[in-house]
Amino acid sequence: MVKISELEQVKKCSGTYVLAVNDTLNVIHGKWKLPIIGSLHFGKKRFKELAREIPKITPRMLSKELKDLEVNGIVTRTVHGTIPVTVEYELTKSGESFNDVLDVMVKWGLQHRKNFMGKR
Amino acid sequence: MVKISELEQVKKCSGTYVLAVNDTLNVIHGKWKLPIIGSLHFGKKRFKELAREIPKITPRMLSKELKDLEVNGIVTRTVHGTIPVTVEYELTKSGESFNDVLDVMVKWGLQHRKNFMGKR
DNA sequence: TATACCGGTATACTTTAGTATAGTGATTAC
DNA sequence: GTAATCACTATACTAAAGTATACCGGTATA
Repeated sequence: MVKISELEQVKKCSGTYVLAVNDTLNVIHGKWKLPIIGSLHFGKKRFKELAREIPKITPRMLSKELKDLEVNGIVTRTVHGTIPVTVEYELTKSGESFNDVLDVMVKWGLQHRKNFMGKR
Repeated sequence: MVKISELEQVKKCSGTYVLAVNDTLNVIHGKWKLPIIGSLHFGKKRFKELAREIPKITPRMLSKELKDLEVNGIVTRTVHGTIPVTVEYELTKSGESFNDVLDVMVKWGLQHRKNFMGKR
């Protein structure tokens, strides 16, 4: 668990702060990462399943983004030695907890819409 | 205030959910918006002050990003009729509350680093 | 008169992100 | 034998984001 006191500490140290924000931005970055994470939030999926569920994504992008997410510890890739091979992608613990970030983003987005619309 | 119950409602309606996330992504989007918001969090600033405080930003980008932030209701731009004119940029209420989002991003980033480093 | 500050804009360029399209080898279904 | 599925990869392209450089009119300072 990250405690409040720790957050306060970090906010005093811009280096760590910036690192932590960047880690989070990396997950968000690009057109397809959030759709992929969203889709995987309903359970593990195979490559083609993801491709079908995410409209308009090309295999090139899906492959690239999954690799990014994998090296950054957001998803795991499991190859099953079946014939033909099946490959399953699943959210890690971090990947799942990313929902907390999304929740706050939604909350802020809603509040912002209210503030903003009120002003015109 | 956005209430928990409202968040639950929204999570059932993908349309609103996606809109709200997108509103938030728009604020984050691009290389310079977070530095600008961060800088303005310490108080209102003039154009050149921002340019000096944010290393390597060009006037073109600063101008463009400030416009984006303004039309999206994150900063206000105030022209004072002094001679020569001074222009001040300041965070709106929404702009200030964006810190809540950043806090959660930092928290997640820290936790993720812990999870991730533990795994190797 | 020359220089610098203010708040930018204009133009051209490079770099990065994303798209389009085709193809791989192994396997199974008709 | 032909076509389709699986999980991708390769190549070439377009579009978007960001950079570099120069410049604007107005004012103040030396």
